[in-house]
Amino acid sequence: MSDTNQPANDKYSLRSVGRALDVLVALGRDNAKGMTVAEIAEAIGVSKSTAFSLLQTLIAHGFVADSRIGGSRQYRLGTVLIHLGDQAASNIAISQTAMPVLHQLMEATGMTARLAILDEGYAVAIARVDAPGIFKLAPSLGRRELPHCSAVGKSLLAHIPQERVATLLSRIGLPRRTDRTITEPAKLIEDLALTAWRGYSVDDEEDNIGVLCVGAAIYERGGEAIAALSVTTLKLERGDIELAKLGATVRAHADRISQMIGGPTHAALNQGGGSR
Amino acid sequence: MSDTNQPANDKYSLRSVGRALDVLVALGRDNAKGMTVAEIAEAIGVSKSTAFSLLQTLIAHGFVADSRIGGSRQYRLGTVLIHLGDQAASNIAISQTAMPVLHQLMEATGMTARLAILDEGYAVAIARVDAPGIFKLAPSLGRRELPHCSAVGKSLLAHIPQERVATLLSRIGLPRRTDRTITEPAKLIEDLALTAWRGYSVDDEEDNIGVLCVGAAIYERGGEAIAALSVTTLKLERGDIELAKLGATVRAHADRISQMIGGPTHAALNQGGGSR
DNA sequence: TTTGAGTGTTCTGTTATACAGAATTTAATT
DNA sequence: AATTAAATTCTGTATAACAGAACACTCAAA
Repeated sequence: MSDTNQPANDKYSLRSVGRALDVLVALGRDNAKGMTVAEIAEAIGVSKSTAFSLLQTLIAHGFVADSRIGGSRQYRLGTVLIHLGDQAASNIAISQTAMPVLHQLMEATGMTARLAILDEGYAVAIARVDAPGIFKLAPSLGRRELPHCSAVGKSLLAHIPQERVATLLSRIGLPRRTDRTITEPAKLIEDLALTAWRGYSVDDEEDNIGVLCVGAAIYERGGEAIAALSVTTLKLERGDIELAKLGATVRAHADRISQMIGGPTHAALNQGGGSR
Repeated sequence: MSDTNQPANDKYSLRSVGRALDVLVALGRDNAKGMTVAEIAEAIGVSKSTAFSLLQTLIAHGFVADSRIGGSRQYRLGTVLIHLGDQAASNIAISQTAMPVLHQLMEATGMTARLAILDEGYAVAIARVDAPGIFKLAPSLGRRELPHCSAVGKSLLAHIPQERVATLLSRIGLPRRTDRTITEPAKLIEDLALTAWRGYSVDDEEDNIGVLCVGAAIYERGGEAIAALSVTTLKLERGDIELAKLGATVRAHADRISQMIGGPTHAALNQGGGSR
């Protein structure tokens, strides 16, 4: 009776709807090859007939596409999701104003530029401009990334109240990703203070070995950090990186976006001693 | 006989799931300003309490984001949809029959696998399965690539009549891309003969420095090469590559697709002495 | 401060519905 | 033809989803 093996908040959660969304998430993981009814049933823990019903509903609404391969069937994400994803990304008002600046940043640095927001404590990239070159950053749009080991994440954390940071950390934790990942809260707080002071954050192989990121926060009218900008590069491709110079460049571009949306620049914030 | 094989298969449709998807579609329409519970209930034709339950479920899974604005609430599409849309987009316009094999080839070699066709004499990739890892091959889908310095291009050229090859070369030429690019027609003819003989082609830094590709042709019913398969890797990442073994693997996977579409394998073609 | 109008949220009984498992069909392989 | 292995359909039952009403907010005006 009192079987609550899920977070307490979803008292009003609908089981079949939750399962349907699980199907989409499962297909999002294994999208390349597609999945069969049996695989999906196994993945989300329901019977084949239930999975079948869920899929029929999703197909009827265009959220899932199916294709026969003889007697078997391959299910994968439908085109409606492309549209919704596009809408969701453009939903975040900043993405439109930021795109040109993102492009300028990419051209100025020659590195892949990304724009991210904080979602449920995680960093989520909502736009990207790839650097030219044959090898690209893995497509990470819309995926939740750990905030404590990414440049955008740290730029965002550096500008929110300490108690909220503490809350987030206790919920998400500081999982180790590489041997350079900051796993001690005190060390992270220190790094966030440094980030806030100089106006840019650095992720030097803290999330992926060989990958360097530099980020900076974007402020809205009230001085709150609502988004962050970053550049990413393979360290192997760039032996000589002047962090101070690169950080200043990223910060300057972030400031440009802040001004476009009526917010203060990093300099203005520091001058005013803006915290209250 | 008069079965309803029309898409409208609402016999197995789940009402609550359908309504949840309606909510997403409705939010996709009115995304800019966001919607309230009452507006959503009105839009999809359910009671406020039902709309509330649907939203709670969607929020719990990240498909919808909510934000308080005083006593009211704004509901918008969530970031999970950005991710799913990104994934769905990468699924479009792929050859269904080849995709599973492409995936197997990637798993067998650990390298990015691609499927390409010949279009107006150029090689054009129509599907791709990326190798795991943070850095990926640049998204080259649908872009015309020079046939004389790519693995897929050479595999395709090796199986078409010599006079057509000559025509193509005179039209496109053999532009130099790297210091290893084959720029002399006689040398290329030689390389194509070798490719046809062993059943796989090699592009060793002929198009991009540091990048190695191995390809093999796919045959349709009549024995004509209609497409080609290839794997791509950064040589830096893989010091020890046994070309003969890798070539055999690529060839075997190409043969599998050939068989799926009713065409001959490389072995069958060579046995029959099928060239004319 | 009080009132009222507009929200979002919780509660509850009832019916329809979503569910698992078994039965059936379909296609590919031998 | 026989044998898999998959998708699809069927069916009875428990229960989950539903609408409506009651409750709890927040904001603005009196």
